[in-house]
Amino acid sequence: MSEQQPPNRRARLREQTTAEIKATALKLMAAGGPDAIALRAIAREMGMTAGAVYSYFATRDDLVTTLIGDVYTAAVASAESARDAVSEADPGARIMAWALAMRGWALENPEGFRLVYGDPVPGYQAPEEGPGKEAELRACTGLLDLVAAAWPKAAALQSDSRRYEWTDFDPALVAHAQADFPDLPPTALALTLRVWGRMHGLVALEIYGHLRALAHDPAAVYRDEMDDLVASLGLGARAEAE
Amino acid sequence: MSEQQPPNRRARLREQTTAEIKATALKLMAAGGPDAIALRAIAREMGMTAGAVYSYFATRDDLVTTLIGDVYTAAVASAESARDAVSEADPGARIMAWALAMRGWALENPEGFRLVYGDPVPGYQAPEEGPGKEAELRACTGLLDLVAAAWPKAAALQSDSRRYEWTDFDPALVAHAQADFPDLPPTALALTLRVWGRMHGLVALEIYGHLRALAHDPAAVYRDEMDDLVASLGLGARAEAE
DNA sequence: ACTTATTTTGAACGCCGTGTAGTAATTCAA
DNA sequence: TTGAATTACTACACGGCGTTCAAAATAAGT
Repeated sequence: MSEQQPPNRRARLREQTTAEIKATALKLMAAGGPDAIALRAIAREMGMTAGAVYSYFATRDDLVTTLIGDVYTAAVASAESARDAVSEADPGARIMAWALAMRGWALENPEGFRLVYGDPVPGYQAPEEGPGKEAELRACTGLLDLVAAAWPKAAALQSDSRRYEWTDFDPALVAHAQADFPDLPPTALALTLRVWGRMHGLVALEIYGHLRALAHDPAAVYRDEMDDLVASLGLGARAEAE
Repeated sequence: MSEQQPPNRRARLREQTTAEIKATALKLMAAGGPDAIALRAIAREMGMTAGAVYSYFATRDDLVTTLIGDVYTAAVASAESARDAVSEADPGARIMAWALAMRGWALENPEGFRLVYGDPVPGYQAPEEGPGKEAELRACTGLLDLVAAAWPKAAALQSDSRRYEWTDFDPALVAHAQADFPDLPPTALALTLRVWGRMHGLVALEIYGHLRALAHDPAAVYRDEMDDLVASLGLGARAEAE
């Protein structure tokens, strides 16, 4: 009977309700796409009024922003753990693990992918800062780590076309790069973004249905592409392909 | 007697109104994103009632489908003409021209890009057939032509990991490939899709705002990536980069 | 028990897509 | 030319949406 919840049972309830709102929103999104994230539908599902939700999120876009942060963070975390399950001795396999984890997450959670990487929802404008940006930075630094591990071999294979400066890139990313990999040149950041784009392209096409009709086995195409990517970084990885 | 409007002035007016609806929809989309394509807003803009639009399009999704076809077709046409402005003697430059045209179109017309490649609009489900699919096929065959032109050199650089059959791919695409390039193996279709994904990835990230904060010059990164792509097809193209 | 802060309600406003019923205009046939 | 059929359109209604706001209900602090 006695209450061990210190001063604030209210804060506890609040957190609980907030979590329920987010969970309900994710459930609706999984069922009906990102557009199914409707405050009224959430409230109906939870047995409360639409207006009550405004005690927890100032606007629907705020809720969406929070969800993006959650979903993105979860995706990145799964990619990180997939990568960390592979020995650092095989950088190519680590890149492959990351790529396959990201694609796997996208396929299991296509609405989440649309939420994070697409037009999240009718009139949504992404905020400049917030948990979403943090997750995105985490994704980029994860890729940067992978590129950095491959850099000695990868550098020789890059065309030295354009010269980049540190100021060409996001300060937070640059800070991470310079702190962890002092010998890395700015070009490696450009390469990181290119790797990101390459991992993203086929998955985006697939999730949005542009690949389904054209190729019966998008997974094979994607693995080929990732094999080529790994090879282009000077890491001949083939063992984990089968 | 007067035969200039065959039998039907009505059909003429109809076509004209249809065009005006589409134009208004595109205008609204350019101004406020794909979600701004609202029948009521279009009707308001045109001085008629929302219900009247239903004489021209059975549903809003039908209108969106038509717009997707139009926009996609225009984009592909611009890529084709950019490609055709480059001599066939330089396949690498033709690929580069296609890629830069596509990115240029996306940047000039980001809402169109979202319409075609993203979640077009709240609860839209893409139809299996229609002008959109036709444009998509045209885009793929355009890429296939480019890959085919590079194939002799490109084939040697591909890892022979997975074996593809013709049945792995869309019949229409296969028909085009076999008709125009009898010596091309099925693997070339997989490579075509991979090239597509590679051209798409960075642009998608850029259009949806994931690149803007991280790199100040996405164009340079994209050109590097396309240089690498061209090189990976065995076509050392550098002339048109500067 | 009284005060204060927070949460929730319920109704409203203005959007949206979509139907339906009726009206006016056009086309076609006799 | 007249009558019937097709077409374009208006007006209105329905339900859903995000958002706001005053008032009521609930919890916390004193």
